[in-house]
Amino acid sequence: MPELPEVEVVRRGVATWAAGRPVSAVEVLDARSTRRHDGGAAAFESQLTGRRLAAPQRRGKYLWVPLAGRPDEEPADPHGQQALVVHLGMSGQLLVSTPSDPVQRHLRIRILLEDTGTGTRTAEGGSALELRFVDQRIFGGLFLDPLVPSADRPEQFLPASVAHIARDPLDPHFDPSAVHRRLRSRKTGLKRALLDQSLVSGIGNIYADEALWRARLHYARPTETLNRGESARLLTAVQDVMEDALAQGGTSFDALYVNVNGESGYFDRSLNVYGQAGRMCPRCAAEGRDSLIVKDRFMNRSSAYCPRCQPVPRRARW
DNA sequence: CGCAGGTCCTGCACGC
DNA sequence: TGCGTGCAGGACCTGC
Repeated sequence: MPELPEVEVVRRGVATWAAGRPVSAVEVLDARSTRRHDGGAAAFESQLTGRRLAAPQRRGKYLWVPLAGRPDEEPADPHGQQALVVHLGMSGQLLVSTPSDPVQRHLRIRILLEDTGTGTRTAEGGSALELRFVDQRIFGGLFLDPLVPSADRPEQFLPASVAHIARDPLDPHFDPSAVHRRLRSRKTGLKRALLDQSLVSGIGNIYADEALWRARLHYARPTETLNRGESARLLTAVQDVMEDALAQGGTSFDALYVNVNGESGYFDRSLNVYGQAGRMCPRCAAEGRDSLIVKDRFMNRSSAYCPRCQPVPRRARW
């Protein structure tokens, strides 16, 4: 479940169902899903077993769960503490199951969680749960990584491998004017910049197209020509579209994209341009004008936009 | 065959 | 010449 709202839905599910529980067993069924772990699958299994899951965190599309020691141990100092890092890639799911649930087709990693005595009882009477990583395309993965202080706020810790990821638009410390300055200093197309996770994180192909449409900006607009008002309008549009999607449980086109309980979100019904090629632009239609959404191939992927309210700039950067 | 929601690595061009 | 940076394109996967 790729973009920020979908990852946030998963984070909330992990916070509700899994946080606080100790890991009693780990099984990696496909080593490619732990390829980013130093030492590979066997090291991942042994290093995660016996640890306790703390409160899950997120930046952009990255999710991580800081690891404490055993429940009877003091919480570790964040210096040197490790986290379980999750990236869903294109097709990853993190599911909370009971150990006896039928095995999913693309199940790659299972993490057995002990009963803490305070959790919800399951139908079988026990309350052991299982965190399952299911991933068809194996672009995603799980790995352990040390927590390091963030560059701009040293009191805030994040996994070393996430340190290069910029703050996302729903982060309380997100700084739109800093993003505007960095956009102006780039020489590229606007959508390329939006998809660059080191500039602003959490945006993928769906929300990039939706935010550009809301801000009435074309994807090939040269970033160095943006004025403050346009940047502000665009970043507000990104925040709005993400909050709207979150309120509906995220965007799901099929069973590939679900929350930890396997349920789909509904935001696909609110999309204005993504996947809407050939249909009427809703804004133009409301204004009594007819304009059809078009889809371009670009960066080896598709970009949908309305040629009337998002005109191609005179000098475009593709 | 083309297409799918993401990231990472490589190689190139450029400036110091 | 060498190095660092920014940018573009391809690689990585499976299934419909």
